[in-house]
Amino acid sequence: MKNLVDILELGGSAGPPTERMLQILTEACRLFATRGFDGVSVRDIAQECGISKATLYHHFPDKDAILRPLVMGITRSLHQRVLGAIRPEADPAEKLRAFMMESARFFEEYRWAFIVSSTVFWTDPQARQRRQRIEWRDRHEALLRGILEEGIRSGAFRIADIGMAGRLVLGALNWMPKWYDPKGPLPASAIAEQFCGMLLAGLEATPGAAAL
Amino acid sequence: MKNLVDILELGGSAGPPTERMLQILTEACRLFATRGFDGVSVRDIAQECGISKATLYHHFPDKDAILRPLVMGITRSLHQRVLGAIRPEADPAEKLRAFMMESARFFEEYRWAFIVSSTVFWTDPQARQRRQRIEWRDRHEALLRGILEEGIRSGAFRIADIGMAGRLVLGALNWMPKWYDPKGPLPASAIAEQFCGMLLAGLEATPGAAAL
DNA sequence: ATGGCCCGACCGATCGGTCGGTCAGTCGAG
DNA sequence: CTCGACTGACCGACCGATCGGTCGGGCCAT
Repeated sequence: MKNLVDILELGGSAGPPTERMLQILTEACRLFATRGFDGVSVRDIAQECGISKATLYHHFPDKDAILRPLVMGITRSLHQRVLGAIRPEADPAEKLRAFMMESARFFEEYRWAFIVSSTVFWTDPQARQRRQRIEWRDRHEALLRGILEEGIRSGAFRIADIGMAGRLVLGALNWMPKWYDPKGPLPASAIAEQFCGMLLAGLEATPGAAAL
Repeated sequence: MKNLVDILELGGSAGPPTERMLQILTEACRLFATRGFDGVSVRDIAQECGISKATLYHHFPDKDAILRPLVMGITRSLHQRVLGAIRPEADPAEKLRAFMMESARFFEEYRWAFIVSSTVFWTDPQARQRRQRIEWRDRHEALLRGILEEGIRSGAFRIADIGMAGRLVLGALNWMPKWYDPKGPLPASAIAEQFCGMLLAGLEATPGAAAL
């Protein structure tokens, strides 16, 4: 996983995170992703970092403060990265392709954080920071919707329900963490490209080809 | 949610579950789905049922014994239901449609249990019963793969990678629980039908239509 | 000697699970 | 019919373990 420092969303007034804070966040992130937030104790995190629990609390006020920057940072960074990867002058199919491939690349780079964010997002009872997270997600979904709408207007896409098409695309991407194996033969971006190709062209052979 | 008794996988020698056991399983299932297995205490379940924790332990030997029949039952029942909904004489597209729609119908009927199963499946550290569950899942994936292969052989489908296509289909279905609203306008089966239509035909307009 | 980093020991709360015992119903012997 | 034995459902109280979090003090470079 690439350095978490690039995507973290620390508290507004705090400076850059120290090396120790970064280590704690990194280890905690991996543990949260594999065993869930409730399934990981603060002792586990401290042990994994080779420090005592008290020391961990010297760097973070509470357990939530470890989770928060991860979830917020991922939600925001994903959108910003994908947004930046879409060339405005590209045609809709190319934009959709960029959307999916950059999402997959992001997932591959920040795999643990991505998993943490996507699992916590839907189960977090905490209303705190939830609105802000939902804002970023809405912006992200709006970006995808915009691409689809543009495709419809230009005649490139033939879509009955934009919301449904968007959920189909996001479902394919968001489900990837469940089965993706980083040691597998294909990088995530190649998988996303295949997905995009199938989504655009459809699984069904064209009527002409069906006659073969 | 329909009666859980139809899908439960109780221990081999045990008789049919009593009314009380069914109540416990039903309430626990809903709680597990909304707050996760670790997020629900045995006290919570007992309280929701209006009984004491000791009474709950009179009916179940431990907390796992409440979760187990839910997860196993869903994994097995889903496959059997979908398998039964596919007419052998139908063409591949129709079979894929039946596969997706019946999956969605099953999800809608046993929504909480479905969510519990799909979340527990991937995070459960317990190796116990895991092999049996994976067997059913593999059979389920093989069923889908068989449909896709048949479509390729008959010329109905044009698919480069069957595994990828299968994951695309399952991703769309398995992601539904995250956003589906049972009070929404569309039943899950209608959504699955739309998904199937988009997957088969593709989002891209045919070259001819693109010229419009 | 002072402040940042770190620690062992400890806190109250809550976890999954167990304990002895109550109570209503059932059933067979007298 | 009645009475004791027995049973299954139920409960409050309790257990050791672990949870998130705190505290006072040690170490060490400035």
